[in-house]
Amino acid sequence: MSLPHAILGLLLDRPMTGYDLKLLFDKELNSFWPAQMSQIYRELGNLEAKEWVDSRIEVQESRPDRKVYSITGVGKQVFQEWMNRFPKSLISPCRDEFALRVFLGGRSARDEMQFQLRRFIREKQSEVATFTLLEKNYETMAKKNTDQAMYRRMTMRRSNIVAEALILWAEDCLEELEKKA
Amino acid sequence: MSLPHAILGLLLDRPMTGYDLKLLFDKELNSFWPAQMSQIYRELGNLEAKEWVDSRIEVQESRPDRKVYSITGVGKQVFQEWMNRFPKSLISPCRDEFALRVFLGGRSARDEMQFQLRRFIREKQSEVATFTLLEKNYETMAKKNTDQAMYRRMTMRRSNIVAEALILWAEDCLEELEKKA
DNA sequence: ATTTAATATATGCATAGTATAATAATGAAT
DNA sequence: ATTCATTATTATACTATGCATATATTAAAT
Repeated sequence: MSLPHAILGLLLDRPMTGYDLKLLFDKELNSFWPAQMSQIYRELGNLEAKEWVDSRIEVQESRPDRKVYSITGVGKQVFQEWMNRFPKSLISPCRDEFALRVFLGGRSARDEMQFQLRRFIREKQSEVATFTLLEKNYETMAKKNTDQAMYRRMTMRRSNIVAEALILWAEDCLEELEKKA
Repeated sequence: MSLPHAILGLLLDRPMTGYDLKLLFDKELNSFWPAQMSQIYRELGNLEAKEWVDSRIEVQESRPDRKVYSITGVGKQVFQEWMNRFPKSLISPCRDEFALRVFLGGRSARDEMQFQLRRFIREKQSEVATFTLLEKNYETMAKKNTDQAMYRRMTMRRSNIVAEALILWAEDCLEELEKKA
């Protein structure tokens, strides 16, 4: 139920096409709210039908025309209402296949689990590198003292510390498995 | 695509009803693979149609009859194949509404965000308490030196350290907001 | 007296998410 | 020469998930 509100929140900054939004989602929201192209375009259609956004066509010569979406007055209201009403529980369900595989890991060979844990660490390390860059970007922006940059930096920090905690966890697991061998 | 394999993996331990499975999911898998009743029963139906599990009815007098599912030979093979083939990426997409709300937090009043961060910390602390209990249970079981208990303890540890990292993060955010006020 | 909790299974509907491809033009790389 | 990458939108089909509800019985709690 949050994708429409995420899109409304992003359109508050500036009018954007579905393509623009997809780039933003991939770059900055991916670690806590990934969205597919098809989802974004469908949702923009829904939002326009509800008149929470409207659109104008920008003609281009060499490229397909751009359909630029803007948030409407009603859209702003709907977004603000959502922002003011937090859910009863702040814990979101999360499905993590790697965690499931570790849980069921007794059915796998130990050296296979060690191999996969090392792979997991490498993937998380590359995440940390990405998050750190984004965090620094927002740090620079935050010097202008806007709350927005501060909150976005906090979110990147969140993704970062979770990834770092998982690296430490995986390293602990590896150590235990190596001790057993 | 992992729910069927999660169920197969759990049925390797012992035959279970849909109800038994739901209790197990809620108690031990909830933090990394939550599942609804309706999902479990539907999936058991699918698995039985594929003959990866079979079932027998246990008649009860005072309660509705139990339909006890067991994993078949084919089911064991399918599970083992899944266990041996890890996905290309070990990072699962995760949607977290609270993180999204912080990201969009510039549109909210600071004291509201502080209130919600405090609420978030309390919820995470209660998670930590739950995970710690489960972790200790598995620690006791792990003394019998079975790999299964070790891996399950590792998974609980994972949920625990993520929750603890998020508490520290939220406390940092709170501090920064308080400094600004 | 009535509601709620626990045990037990199952279905229907709506929402959400994934996968893929069609269409269209350009420029860069192989 | 052909494939791939980028910019840009849309459609379709499929899978997964969530929420509510129906059925049935017993026992405990209000």
